[in-house]
Amino acid sequence: MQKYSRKREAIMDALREVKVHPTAEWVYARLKPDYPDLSLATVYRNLKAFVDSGEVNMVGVVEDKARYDADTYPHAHFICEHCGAVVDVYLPQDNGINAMAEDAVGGKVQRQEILFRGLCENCLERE
Amino acid sequence: MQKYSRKREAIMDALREVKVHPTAEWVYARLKPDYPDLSLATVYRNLKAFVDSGEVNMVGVVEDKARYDADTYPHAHFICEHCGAVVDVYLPQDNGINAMAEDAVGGKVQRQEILFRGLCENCLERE
DNA sequence: CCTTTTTTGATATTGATTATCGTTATCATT
DNA sequence: AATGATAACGATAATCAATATCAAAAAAGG
Repeated sequence: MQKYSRKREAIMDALREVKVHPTAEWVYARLKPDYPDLSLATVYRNLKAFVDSGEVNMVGVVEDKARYDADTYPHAHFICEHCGAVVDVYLPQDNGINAMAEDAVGGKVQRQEILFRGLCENCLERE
Repeated sequence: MQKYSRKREAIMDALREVKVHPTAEWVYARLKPDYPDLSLATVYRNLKAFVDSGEVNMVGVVEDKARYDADTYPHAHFICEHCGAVVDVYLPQDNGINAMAEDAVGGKVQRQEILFRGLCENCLERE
């Protein structure tokens, strides 16, 4: 099994090197200088492929734009309603709420998403 | 005090009478027979107004369509990845995690969203 | 090299949601 | 009942992130 295309790897690298949980546009702008013939379609295409394969998670949609995270270790997120920042929140491991949800629904939980919305430290001070 | 328009109330009633967490289109289709001159714009407009005022929550986006919930009592949701169903999950009032998130971020949590994704009972059986 | 399979760039299109704008309904007050 | 101020409306155009399309370029695998 060999490596994949250079651009696909560059997209993954771009995701991994930052903690801002970028948008597709952000990734495109970040890589365009180094890959002048990169197309936005390629960014969307590969982000979707990564999400489908589980290598990347889509954290949520903030201001109509999807935000991505290459850190697949289970963790929650905080979204600032003022500036749109998305921040990692590592909570102590599993309280068994998955099992509770499965009991309540009768189905199988595959993924759990915990999201906090509010004001981040910076935006709180500027009020 | 001012009263609400008939259509606005019908939209709220439509939301309240079902547990499916409808889309805007669903509400429109549900009311159109009784309100033949109802416009889809009115549904979107009022749903947005309800969300802005806090009377209705937008649970999430499933298959690109926003899903609404008129039950403002805090609770989690389960989304079936197969059929798109959105189901209420009432977890025990467990609110240590807001404080944990605030500690981690240094900001103020205003809202907490817990979402489970997986397969519902029906879709699980049909596999 | 050569062939097959992937991936890509460019661009058109989709589709949910929002904005616009001229009209209509509502309601308290004449 | 008529008025006027304002809220709400219908119709439809605009927006914009995301997807589909397809011929061309790059990678894989001999």
